[in-house]
Amino acid sequence: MQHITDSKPAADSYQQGSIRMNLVNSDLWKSFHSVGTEMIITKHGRRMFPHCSVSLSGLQPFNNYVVMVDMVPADSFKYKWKAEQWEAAGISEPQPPCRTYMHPDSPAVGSHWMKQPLSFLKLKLTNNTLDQHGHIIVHSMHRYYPRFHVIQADNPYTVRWGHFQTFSFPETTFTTVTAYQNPKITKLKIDHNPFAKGFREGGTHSQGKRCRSNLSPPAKRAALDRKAQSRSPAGLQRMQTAFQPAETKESQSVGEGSQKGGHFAPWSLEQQDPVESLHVEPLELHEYDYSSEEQMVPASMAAQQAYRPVDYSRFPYPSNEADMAHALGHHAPHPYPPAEHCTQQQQRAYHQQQYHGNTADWSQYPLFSYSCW
DNA sequence: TCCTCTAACACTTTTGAATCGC
DNA sequence: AGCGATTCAAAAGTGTTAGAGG
Repeated sequence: MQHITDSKPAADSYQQGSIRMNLVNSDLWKSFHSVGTEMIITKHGRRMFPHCSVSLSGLQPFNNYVVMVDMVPADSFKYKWKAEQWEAAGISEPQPPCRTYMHPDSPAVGSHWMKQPLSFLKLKLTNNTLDQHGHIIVHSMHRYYPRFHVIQADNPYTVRWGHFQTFSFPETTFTTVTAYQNPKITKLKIDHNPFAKGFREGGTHSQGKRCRSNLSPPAKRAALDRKAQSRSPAGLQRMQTAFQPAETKESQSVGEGSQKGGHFAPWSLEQQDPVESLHVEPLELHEYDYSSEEQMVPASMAAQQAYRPVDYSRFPYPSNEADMAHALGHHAPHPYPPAEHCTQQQQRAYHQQQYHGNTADWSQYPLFSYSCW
């Protein structure tokens, strides 16, 4: 299959290559990552916490872009929590159907994306391989990291022909669980996630169930006050920043500063307190495949270094997925399934979608294949 | 026996419709 | 009548736990 060249003039290519992405709440991610981030997954879909929030720069202000995220296996192992630490428990399960979550603002012009950080708050993870809600399907007890795609396209259905660039952040790697294993993670979640306040305040029943009557009258009043405040402008502002701890707000300016050159150095766990770190050394970041096609952006570097992303559209299209994996290496995104791998029904479904259509429906389709794993 | 997963629970936050006041 | 602010209730989302199932 021949590569379908982009309709944009070649002169745009350099500008395409100047796109930069920063992880806005990287400090929060790092604090979780230092103890081993765990993400709860449920049959009906669970939001991520911390959630993915990124900022973009270097986009063409008047060109349309689609921003997507998918989950990539961090390695080929399955894990178990044993003796207060994670350890490998065999080879990973076959990858579930690949799904991609498209940012609800997509498509939007570059100026829109650069105006404020992008939040993927509503992205949900599920372990239900038959999920019909468009949540991203992952296996429990496996490691993943989110991979972000910025695609120049006028609508989600022409992303196949658009330039696209891929970003990921080492500190966003997490282990999927159906119930928290590491109490340190539980504490961090309760400290940072407002929804968990109900478990931070008040006592529990003998059977572990929260007892409403245990909430003291002052606590009840405080809850009512919070409710009232949430309606005021100040309250609204608090609501908007509720999921953004103070330390992460500062990081929003990260990446706006200097763009010094420098060598790429994967974010290292050696920075962390060895006492605090989990015994997961063989499973950690150095095992990642830092493929040259995907920008693994260490947060500590993102503020100082401009990353030259790879313009995938310049690559010749392999004739099949195996060739694609060979040509682009592991994790190579696969923009839109090749026609020969896509039924006519699937292709019709792509084109029958309307702009700003149901993103849940959209994500049913394997835009980026994991098949190389 | 051990490990993983699910559902129920009590609580907070979010959302949107209804109501009120200017 | 129109608009913005406020109130209220329902929905959504949270971590914990017991118990089921492999």
